[in-house]
This record gives sequence, C-alpha cells and structure tokens, in this order.
Amino acid sequence: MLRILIADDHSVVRKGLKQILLDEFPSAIIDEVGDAEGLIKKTMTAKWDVIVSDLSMPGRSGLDALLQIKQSFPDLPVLILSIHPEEQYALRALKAGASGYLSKDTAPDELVKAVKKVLLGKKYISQSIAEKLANAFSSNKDKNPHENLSDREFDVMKLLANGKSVSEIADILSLSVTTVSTYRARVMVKMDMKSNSDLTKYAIENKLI
Amino acid sequence: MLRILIADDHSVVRKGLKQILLDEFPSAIIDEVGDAEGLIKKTMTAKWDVIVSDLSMPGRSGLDALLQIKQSFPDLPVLILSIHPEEQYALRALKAGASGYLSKDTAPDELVKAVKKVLLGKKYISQSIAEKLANAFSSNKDKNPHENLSDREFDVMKLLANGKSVSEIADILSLSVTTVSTYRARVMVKMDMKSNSDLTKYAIENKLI
DNA sequence: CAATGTTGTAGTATATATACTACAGGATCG
DNA sequence: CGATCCTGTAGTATATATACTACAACATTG
Repeated sequence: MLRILIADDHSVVRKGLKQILLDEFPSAIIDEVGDAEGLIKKTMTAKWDVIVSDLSMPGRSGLDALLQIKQSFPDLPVLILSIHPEEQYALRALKAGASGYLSKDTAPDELVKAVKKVLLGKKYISQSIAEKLANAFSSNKDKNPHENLSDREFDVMKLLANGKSVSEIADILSLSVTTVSTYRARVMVKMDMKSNSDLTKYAIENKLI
Repeated sequence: MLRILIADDHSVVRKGLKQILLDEFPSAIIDEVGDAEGLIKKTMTAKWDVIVSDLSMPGRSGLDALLQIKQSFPDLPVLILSIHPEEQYALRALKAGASGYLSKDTAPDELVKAVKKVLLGKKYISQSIAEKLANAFSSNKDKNPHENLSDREFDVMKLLANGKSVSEIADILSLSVTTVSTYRARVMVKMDMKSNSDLTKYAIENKLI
C-alpha cells in the first residue's frame, strides 16, 4: 500500500496533486498538510513512502522542514515542488536532501514519473537541473550574487525583499531580532547592497519573488 | 449545461480547481488554458458561463486579459484567483470588472460558493475585500495610488522606493528626519502599503524608477 | 465666508534596527 | 590534523525610525 504525504499551503494545489496521484495510484493513501509544522508532525507520527512538498509555506520554510525530516528519516524520499523557476532553489533543495525538484507547472505525468522514480530510491533530475548541477560542480565562482548566501541568509534576504521588517522576520523564523539583523548585514555585504529596496529590485529582476 | 473555463499557468492548480468544481458540478464542462493568450482565444471562440482565472500568467497579464474579455463580454462573470495577498490586486481586479477575487489558499467550498454566486450575476466579495472597497469609495476616486500624493510626499516616495533611508532623505531635502518620517507615513496610508519594499515594487511596476 | 481638509514642517517619547562582538560546531584546506 | 573560514545564533549599546501630536498656511466646498 502506497502512502503519500502532500504538503502545500494552497488547498487548491493540494487537491490538484492528490488528484493527479490518485489517477495513477488509485489505491494509494494520500494525506495532506498545509504548513511545515504539520508536515513535520505527520512525518514523525506516521509512516510514508514518499513526501511531495512545497518549499514556501507559512511559518517555517519547507527547506527547514526538509532538513529536519532528512535527519530523522534519511531514506524517506522527498520530492520538492515549487512555484519558483528551478534556477534558484533546486540546488539548495537537492543539497538539503531532496530526491527531486519540480516546478508547479510541471505536466502531471512528469510528476507521476518523478514519484515513481524516487520511490525506487533514485533521484529525479530534470534536464535543466542537471545543467545547474554540472555548473555548480565545475565553476563555483558564481555569477549570481545571491548564490553564495547561506540557506538562512537566503531566507532572510527573500523576506526582506518582500518587505518584511527585521522584527517580523525574527518572529516568522523564531529567531532573535539581532540574529536576523546579523544575517541581513551578511547578506548586504555578500550582495554588495545597502537597502532593503535594493534587495527588492534585485529579487524582482532575478525573479526570486 | 454549465461551462467553466479555468486559466492558470500551473497545471497542478488547474487540476485542483477542476476537481473541486467537478465535485460540486459533476456534469459541468470544464476546459483549461495555461496562459492569457489561450484564455482570450478560448473565450472568444466558445461560450462559457463563468471563467476562473489566475492573475499572474506568463506573457500578457491576467488583468489585461480580464479587461479585454470584459470589453467583448461584459456579462460573462470572471472570478479571479491569485497567490497575491489581496492587498494590491483585489481592487484593481474588481475595477477591471472581475466578479470576485480569491486567494489560492481559499478553502475549496469557498471557491464553490463564489462560483455559485457569480453565476447568478452577483459579485463575490470577501470580508476583507469589502473593507478595501469601502475605503476606496469613501476616500478617493483615483486611478493611480501615487496620483494623490502631494509633491513633497511624491519626492519622498520615490527616494524611499530607490532605497534611500529616512535620514538620508532628510539630508537630501534638508528637512528634519521626523518631517520625512511624517511624509513617509502619509505616503503609506495613501498608497495602502506597509514597507519601503512595497514602494519599490510599486515604483518598478509603474515605471516610476 | 466659515468650516473642514490638506500640506509642509517639526518636537518628544518610544519602538525598531544596527554595529560590534562573541562563540560553538562544521567545512575546508594545506 | 590543526588552522582557519563559514554558519547559525544572540547580547549590549547605540543609532535610526516611528507614533503621536501640533500648528500655520493654504485649498476646498457646502
């Protein structure tokens, strides 16, 4: 019996995924959660064969959840689904232990293919991600300033670019304000920028938001 | 026979919407498109009872498409679905003729309720949007939010959007920091925004910077 | 024309953010 | 395998921004 857990903050997306997967695996048990907390909780309290999760969810980020899940269940395959064009997030997700990365506009049968593959313990890597991977290997001298941000720095950068204040972010990520401020400072140095609005501009230009 | 057209660039979302609607209207004819071009084309070449469309799609924006559709079929109800928190877009969409505005994390049965309502030729307005509407009415009949800024407020707004800090601006304009801060506060109220980054986004969208 | 609203300006008290600094655990590299 | 860099985290002291409040001059409108 196949057990699949879906995590996404949009119920419409959850329905869509569920339907696509049920079409292929009619007898599967499919459960859904709407945030990272729920994802972790369900992961810890029941057994699953595969997890299909969004990256950006309210509260703790999906990347965070992924890391935690992988710590407890290194062999549980997690397929990451994101609205973001692969570029920015795919590598991070894979590094964090994801078994694959798909964009939400992926065709249904590609999703199914991916699920089947990761169920076998393999990774599902799309053509374009493969390229990224290759690049990441060869030239670590990056083109995009944001690519040398650490995961946490990246989280903070995005939130800042989205107009969140340092204290809001501290709240969202459950960190001290000063910690967030430190990340911000490091982001500013690494990206050679001065204001949050610079980040916003950058993020818009680079389709990060 | 109910005919529904779904427009969204994410196939997963389309599936989800379709499923939700089919659960409620089992005999409905539901077709889907993935971009604004397709939306317009299908709208022009077939008859529909209601359109459920995303706002942000590749190529032409959903808002654009909405305007065009409304021009040809003023009575065809269009329900807008968006990932964006209502704030910025809801009013724009309604002004452009949408019959309702929902966020993608709306519960399925709210979507169904909304569809039923707009099918009757009514508008579906959520609580929070109702407030926005009221505000928009009572206050000003503006086309562009920035157009009711005073000259000074506008100066400050542009500088903020460009990433300048309040104190830098005070310096540039030879004003007290608190004065600039007051302008900023007034700008935020008038434009219904929260952070400098919102201004940056707005300014980029409106080619002010 | 009187009442009311808008604009340009700023002070005081308070809330928020930042600069420094620090430190432990990993990663990396010679 | 030790030295060193990077990351995640935070405290303390200081700098910056904001909320209120105020007020005069000008604009708007019943």
